[in-house]
This record gives sequence, structure tokens and C-alpha cells, in this order.
Amino acid sequence: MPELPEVETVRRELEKRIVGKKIAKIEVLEKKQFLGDPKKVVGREIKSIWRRAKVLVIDINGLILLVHLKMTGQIIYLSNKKRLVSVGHPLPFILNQLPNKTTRLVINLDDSSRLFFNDLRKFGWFKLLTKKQAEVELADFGPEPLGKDFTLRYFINSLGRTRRVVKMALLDQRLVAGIGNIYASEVLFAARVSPRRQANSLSDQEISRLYRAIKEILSEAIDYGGTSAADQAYVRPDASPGRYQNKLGVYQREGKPCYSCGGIVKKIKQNNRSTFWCPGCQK
DNA sequence: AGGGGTACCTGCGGGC
DNA sequence: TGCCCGCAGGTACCCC
Repeated sequence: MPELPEVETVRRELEKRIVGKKIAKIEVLEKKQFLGDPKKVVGREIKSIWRRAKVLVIDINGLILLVHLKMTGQIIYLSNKKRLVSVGHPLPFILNQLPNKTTRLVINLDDSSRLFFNDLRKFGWFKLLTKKQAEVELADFGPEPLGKDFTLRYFINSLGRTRRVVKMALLDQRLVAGIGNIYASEVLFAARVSPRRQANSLSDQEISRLYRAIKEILSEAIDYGGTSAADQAYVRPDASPGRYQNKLGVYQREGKPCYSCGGIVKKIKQNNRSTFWCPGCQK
């Protein structure tokens, strides 16, 4: 679920709420989803929170906590001021129901606030690592699409020379980090490129359109707090949904009219994953 | 190198 | 009602 915009939204909201606090207690409810010794995080101050690709990188003063939400992971923050806040402002239902049956991890902070890691499908993970181990773990990712290293020259030289189908290439985290199944379809639609094209058949102009679409769409999706699909597997740390689902051009719009040409949006399978696109617009 | 398949998990919705 | 199937935002691993 969470792709770059969703993970970045989580990062920003956690940064505001938990940096500077100390970890008072950690309860691991699903052992296989926490790699390392949970006792080692207790007492440590949360120094900073970064993001690399779809991974949260939490500096806990000497050690690094890497977090991957995979398909259904969520991190919910519950402040110690729950009662005060809820007077006249009912909390989202989920906040009154924590922990719930999908809660895999609970972290108590030293101001009595708590973090809940919920993950229905149990694919997500926390890894407690040294700085060096974390660097190794993150070493294979390609450039951040919103960072300086992601240049048009790089994209022409990498995407333009791979012989793969362009949709699959966009999902390759070594080529460019952070794009997932939703935004791959959205980027291709915005750039008017067919998801079936071989990447090395794309003109420089088409790669340039993809390049701009990646930057624009990911940036806008972050501004909108990410995409919460129908099942709301993704929610922000305050349990509210993102708003980018209202801006989607083709994803989950199979059979509906294209906003651009009025033609019908199609759904196809590529390597066993759904791709949504408009054959009228995308060539 | 890259494609295809499977695996990891749980739950939901559709068809019969 | 109930069963079976396909499907879901990700990625690792296997074989070819």
C-alpha cells in the first residue's frame, strides 16, 4: 500500500510528534515482524526520522530502526491527551479501539503517548540495526525521485536503456526508489505512455514526460497526504485518510470514462499485478 | 538480464 | 447460507 507519498506523509507527521521523546516501553505482539532485540530500544531518545524509498529510517541515538509497512502496515500515534482532545471532537473510531486484532507492536514514549503498528497481512517489519547495517540494508535503492540525484540525464540513461516493459521498470526500486503499483499507473497516464511499451523503445521526449510526471504526481500526492484506497489500509498517523484518492486519473477506475479523452479506462495484468490505463491517451 | 511463478498473510466481495 | 476463487498499496526467492 504505502508507496513513497504515503510513507513520506507518515514520516512528516511522526517527526512533528515523536522526535525528542524517549522510548519507555515496547511490546512486540508478533515476533517475526521485529528483527533484533526489542529490549535494546528502551531508554533511547528518538533523534530523527528519515525516509529512503518506502522505508522509514528512525535514528534512536546510536541505533537505527528501519520500518517497512509493505501492503497493509499502518503507524498510529495516540497522544496522552486523548481525553482532552476528544471533548466535543470525537476521535476517529480506530483510535478508541487500540490495540486491535491487527496490532503487531506498541511503543510507549516517555510522555505517555503511544505508537501502534498495525498490519493485517503481517508482511511489514521493524529491523533494529547498527548504523552500518542500516546503510548496507539501504544501499541498493536507486535515486530518490524528488531528490537531486534523480536527473533527466540519469533517467534517459537508465530507463531508456533497459529492455523491460516500462511499467515493470517503474516499479524497480533500484532504478528509481519509491514508486509502487498505484503511482506507476498514474505516472504512465499523466505522461501519455502505454504501460506495455518496452522501456528502450521510448523517445527522449517520452522519458522526459515520464520524468516530469513522476516528480509532479509524487509531490502532489504528498501534498494531499497520500492515497487511501477503499479499504483504508493506509491512514495517516492520526488515523485520518489521505486525500489523493480523489485525484487519481486511472487507478481503480476500470470501465469509467477517461477524464482526458472520454474513452474507457482499462485494467490489464502485468506480471500478475493490475495496471490501469487509457488506451485512447496512452501510446 | 529479466520473465514468470510462488510465497509470505488476512479478509473481503462476487459468483454459483 | 456456504464454498471457492480472485483480489489487495510489496518484495524476496526460485527456476528458466
